[in-house]
Amino acid sequence: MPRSRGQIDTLLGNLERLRENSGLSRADLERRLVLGPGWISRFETGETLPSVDVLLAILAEIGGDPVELFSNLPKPETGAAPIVRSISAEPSGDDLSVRFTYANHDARHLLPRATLGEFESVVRALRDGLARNGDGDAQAIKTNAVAHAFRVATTLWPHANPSDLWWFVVYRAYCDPYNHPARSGRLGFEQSWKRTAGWALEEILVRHYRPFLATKGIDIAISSTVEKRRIIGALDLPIRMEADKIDVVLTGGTPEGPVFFGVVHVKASFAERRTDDVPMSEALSRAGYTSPLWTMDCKSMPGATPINRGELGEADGDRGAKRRDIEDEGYFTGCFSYNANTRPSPASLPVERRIQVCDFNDPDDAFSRFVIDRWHAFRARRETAVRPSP
Amino acid sequence: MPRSRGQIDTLLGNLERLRENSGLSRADLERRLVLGPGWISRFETGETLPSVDVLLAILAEIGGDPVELFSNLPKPETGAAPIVRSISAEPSGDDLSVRFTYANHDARHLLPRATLGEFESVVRALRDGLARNGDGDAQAIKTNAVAHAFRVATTLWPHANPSDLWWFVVYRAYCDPYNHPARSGRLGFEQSWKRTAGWALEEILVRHYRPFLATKGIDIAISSTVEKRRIIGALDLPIRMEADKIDVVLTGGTPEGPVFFGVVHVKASFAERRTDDVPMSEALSRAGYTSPLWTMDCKSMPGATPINRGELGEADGDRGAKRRDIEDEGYFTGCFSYNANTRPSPASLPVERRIQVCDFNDPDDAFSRFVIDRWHAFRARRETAVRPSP
DNA sequence: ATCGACCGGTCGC
DNA sequence: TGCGACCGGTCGA
Repeated sequence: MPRSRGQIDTLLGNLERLRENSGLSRADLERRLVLGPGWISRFETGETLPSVDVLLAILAEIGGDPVELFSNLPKPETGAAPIVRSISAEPSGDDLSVRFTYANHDARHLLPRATLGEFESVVRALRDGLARNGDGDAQAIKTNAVAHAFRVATTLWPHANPSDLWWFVVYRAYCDPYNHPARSGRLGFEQSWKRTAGWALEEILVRHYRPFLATKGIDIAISSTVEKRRIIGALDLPIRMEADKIDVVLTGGTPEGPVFFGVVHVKASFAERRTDDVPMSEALSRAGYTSPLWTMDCKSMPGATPINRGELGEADGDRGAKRRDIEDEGYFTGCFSYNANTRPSPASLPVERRIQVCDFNDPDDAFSRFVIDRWHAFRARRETAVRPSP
Repeated sequence: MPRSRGQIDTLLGNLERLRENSGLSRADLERRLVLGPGWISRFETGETLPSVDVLLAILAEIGGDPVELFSNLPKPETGAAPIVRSISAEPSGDDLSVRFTYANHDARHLLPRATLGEFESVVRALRDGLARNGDGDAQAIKTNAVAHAFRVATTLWPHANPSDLWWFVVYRAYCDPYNHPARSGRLGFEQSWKRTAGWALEEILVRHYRPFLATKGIDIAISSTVEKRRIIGALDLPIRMEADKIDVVLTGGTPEGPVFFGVVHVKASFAERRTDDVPMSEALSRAGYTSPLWTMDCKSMPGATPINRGELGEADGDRGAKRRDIEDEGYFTGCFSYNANTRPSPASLPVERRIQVCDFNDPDDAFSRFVIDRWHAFRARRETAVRPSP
C-alpha cells in the first residue's frame, strides 16, 4: 500500500491550478525560471518535491497568493505526512520490505524473517553512532558507527546474506542525510560513504576474526603507517611498494616475536579498481607471502527489485576478467567473498586460486583456516631456512 | 552583496515562531521526526531549505496552521526569490565571480575578463545540448553537450586555465539538476558526470588535434571495440591486454595503409586510479609504441576560494608518487597536462619522461609535436626492420 | 596544510 | 543483458 500523501498532493494540485490561472504554460515557466524541460511537470506531480525557494520562485512568476497554496489541505491524520526518507521499511507477511531510492527507481529488498523493530534498531545504531560526531575524532566515530550498525544487522539476521545487509541496509541508511547530525548537512554522503565504508570494512574484518586467530597465535590488525613502512622496508621485493596500499596486516607469533607473513586486501566492490592492488599482491605472492582478496563483492543494477549479484560472474563457461585474475593469473592468494550470490570456484582448484564464500556466523571458517594454514606453511619454510640441515 | 531571501527568511521565521508557540523544543521535534541532531535548526535558519514534505511534517507535529506559515510575506520584488542553483555567476569589476556549492562551502572562482553573458552562453550550450536527450542516443548527446560547452568556454576565454574551465564551470554546471531535462530527475549527476566527462574528454582531445595531425599524415581517433581488438591481436605483447582499457588510438599513414603506433591515456584526474593503466602502458612503451598520459590534472580541496592545483605536486624537492611514476619509472611515454597550475618537468629530462603543460589555443603545440616526432621515429625503425641493410 | 586511497551510479558495447 | 571503466568528495596521516 503506497503511503498517503493527501496533503502534499492537494498542495501541488493547488500549485498547478494557480499556474493554469496565470495563463502560463509549463514550458513558459521553465523558460522564465531557466529550468531544463519538464521540471514544472515534475514539481506539479510530486515526482520531485519542491523546496521553499522553488515554491516561492514559481509563485512570484505566476503572481499566485502563497496563502492559496495551502487552502483546502486535509487535516493531518496521525503520521499522514512523513518526511520522505531515502530508506524505510514495512512488514510484508513474516518478512520485511526495505524500501529505498536507487537511482531513478523506488526499490525494494525483501529481508526474510525480519521485523520493523529490528530494522529500526539497526538504523538507530547507525544514527546514534553518527550523532557522536563532533565529540572527538570525527572519522573514527563514523567508521565505528558503520561497523557497529553492520554488526547489529548480522547478529539480528544471521540467515541473511551479509553483502545484502551491507549494500541494501547499512549503505542506504548512511546515505540518508537525516541519519546524520545536521552539522554534516551538505556533506556528500555518497562520497563520505566511500571513505568511511572502506575503513569500516577493515574494522569489521579485524573485529570478527582477531579474537579467534589470536587463539592460534596469529594477529590480524590495521597497522599504523610507520609500522607498515617498517614491514615494507624489511621485505626486499622487486617493486616500489607504497605503505598506503597495505590494508590489513597478518603476523604470526614466534619465540623471537611477531613475524609478518601477509596482508589482506579489503574491498567492498571491484569495478576496474581491482588492478590497483595487483602489482603489490603479485610481488608478495611470488615471495611466499599471503595476499588474499577479502570482499563484500557488492554490485547490482539499479531497478525496482535489485539483486546484488556481485561482479565475479559464473564459475564455468565464459569466465570474466575479474574471475580469471584470481583463478588463472593468481594475482591474489585466494579470494573470500561475503556475498552469498558469489559463485565459488570449483573445489578442484588449489586454495590459492579459489574464490570461496563465507559469512559472519562463526570466525572458525574457510577464511581463518586458510590464514592458519598459510601461517603454518610459512613458519615451516622459515624454520627450514633459518636452520638449514647440515 | 548576498542575494536577498526576504520571503524565505520570513517564511522560515514564521516556522520557528509556530514551533515555539507549540512548546516543542528543536530536539523534541527532531526526536519525533526521527532526524539526526540539529536538523530543525538547520531548516529554521535556511542553511538547508526544507521541501514541502518536511514543511508539512513539521506543521503536523507542532499543530501549526499552514496558512500562518505564509502570512506577512513581503511582496516579491522583481527577481527577488530566485531558485537556489548549484552554480551561478555575478560580475566583479572587469572579471566574473563564479559561485557554486562545493561540499560544505559556498565557493567562488574568479574568471578574469569574463562577462555574465559569456557565462550564460556556456551554460546554455550545455543545457540546450542536454535537452536533446530523449531524441536518440542518450549518451552521445550528453557527451556532445559537455564537449561542446567546454569548447565554447575555451573559445570565449582563451586566456583562462583550461582545467579551471573544466573543473569550476562545466563540471559544476553539469551537476546542477536544473540544467538537465527533468526526465533525468533523480539521476545521480555526480556519477553521471564521471561517465560522461570521461568520454567527453576523449572527444575533446580528438576534435582539437585531429584536423592538424591529419595534415601530418597521422590519425588520432576513438576506435571501436572490434578495431581495438584487432590492434591488440596484432601486437604480441607479454601481458594480457584488455581492449576496454584503450582510450584513444594513434595511427600513421604509410603506402601500405594506416599503421598503429600508440595510444593516448585520457584522464580528468588521477587519484590512485593512475595505476590502472600502468601495466598496458609499460608493455606498449617497452615495445617501442607511444603511450602518453593526457590529463586535465583537476584537483582542489573544498573551500570558499578553491585552487585547482592538480595532483602532480612540486617539480623539485620531494616529488610525489604520481610525478615519479612518469619522471622516474617511465610508466607512460610522457605526460601532457592542460592545467596551467601543473608544474612542468625540467627541460633536461627526455621528452618521454617529461610532464609538459599545454592549452587549447593552437593544435600546433608540444603535444602534437611530440606525437609527430614519435611517428617519424617509429616509421624510421619500421622501415629499417622491413628492409634490413644487406 | 598536502597527499593518498577509499568506492558505485552511469551507460556504451 | 551484463560486463567494464569512467571519476572526485572525503578524511587520516
